[in-house]
Amino acid sequence: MIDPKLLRQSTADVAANLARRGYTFDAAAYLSLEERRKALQMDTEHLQGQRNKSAKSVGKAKAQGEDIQPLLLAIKDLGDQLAASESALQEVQSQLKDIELDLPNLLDASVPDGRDESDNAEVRQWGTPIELPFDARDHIELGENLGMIDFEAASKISGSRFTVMSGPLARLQRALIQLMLDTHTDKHGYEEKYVPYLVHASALVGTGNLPKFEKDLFRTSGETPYYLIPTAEVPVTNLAQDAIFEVGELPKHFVAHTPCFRSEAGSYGQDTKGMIRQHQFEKVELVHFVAADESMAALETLTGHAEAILQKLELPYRVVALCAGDVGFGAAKTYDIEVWLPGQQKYREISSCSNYNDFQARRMKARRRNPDSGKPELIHTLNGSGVAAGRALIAIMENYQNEDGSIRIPIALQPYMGGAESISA
RNA sequence: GGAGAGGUGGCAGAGCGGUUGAAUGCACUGGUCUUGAAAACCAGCAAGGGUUAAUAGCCCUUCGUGGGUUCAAAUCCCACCCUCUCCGCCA
Repeated sequence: MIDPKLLRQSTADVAANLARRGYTFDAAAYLSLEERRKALQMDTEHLQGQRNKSAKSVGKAKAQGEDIQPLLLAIKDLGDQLAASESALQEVQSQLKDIELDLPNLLDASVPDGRDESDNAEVRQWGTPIELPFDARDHIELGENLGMIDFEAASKISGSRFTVMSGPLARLQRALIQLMLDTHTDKHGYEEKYVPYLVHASALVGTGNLPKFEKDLFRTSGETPYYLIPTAEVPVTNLAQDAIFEVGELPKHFVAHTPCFRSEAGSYGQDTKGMIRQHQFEKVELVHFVAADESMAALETLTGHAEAILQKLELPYRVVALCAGDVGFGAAKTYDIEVWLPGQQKYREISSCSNYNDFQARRMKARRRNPDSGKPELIHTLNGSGVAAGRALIAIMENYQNEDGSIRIPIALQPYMGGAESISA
């Protein structure tokens, strides 16, 4: 959520910033609503004050045994007026809230202009795309030839966009997760978290997934539904919900491995084959809670931690700064890390690292105690994949493939694979 | 699933329907005292919102959540949520 104060005081600036995303903000409609809110709120609070005063004087009079009737008569209409005023205010406030929850975050000034993916700016490249001396197979062909990926079995059980993996390949994914968790906890100083995979709607409102992106989520039936998490970002970031971190408690660095569930509604034509885009996938997620003035530096650090995984795996990648039109709803700035996939002859996203500044913190009331003023203030939240395990698995298969269809195991993963050096049929 | 108990400020824990945003204790902050510390004593100490140039004043809201009764609700009524204990079941 954007600071409501900023929104009403600098409406034009906010609108201009959002316009960079291609988002049109109806400032006039907002301002007229805001004007009504102000009038109604002042009225209502005035009436509430009157009620409080009169109730107290009634109490006092009664205590002294005086006649109460004249007092009651004097405020005969107050109750009705107050009720009317309160409900009108409530209505306007909920309309404003709807608008505010629907607004994307303000972009950081360093975000490059642009409309879509094609305008993203490459920041750096690591490694060089591998030239295989034979025609590269994609992970689908490789996996099926090995007999270790079975999309048909998955579709019997659950339909499209699911995968069954077997034997060494299933283990390789587990090894990847293990390596990532170990690296982030041992080398990068993160605290590991195990968190719920089912969450309340309120948690998703906190991170910005709701109310706007309901269709992307899986929801359980029942009176109070649960949602399956689309990313560990949701439960982990919500650890700060309603919290006030005392001086010295920040920064916090958390890492969690979870499955992620996405309905992928609206992505019907894309990546329909293979494991790139699934309803369920494994991911290791990094989350930072930091003071406001530290978040931009933290974004660089966090991105570096994600990159370190790909470097350990010796997978060529590049880092791109998402352009204004491509930055996600709640983010102020995002770096995507894209890994080279020989099977597609393309860089594909394997991690997305974002600074949300106070956008999520405001929604979930995540604060810290300012050491100077002693007053609570919103923290900044960041998160990034470190990295997506399913896609990392694909990258290893395609980059480490041999002509005979076997797959070499990166040195960093061999200890997690019982010392094995390759996977073959 | 059955039976019971309970949800109040950072924690513990009071609270006859009426100057209660809330006693008291602990913790915390500042001060006095002390060579220093402890102890003792004094003072301060919730969050959110509105108004405003203001982190100054003033005002409003908040005692699990949502409704209701009332001039007035932490206190009464209803529903829901959550926690704890015992029994049953279960990985």
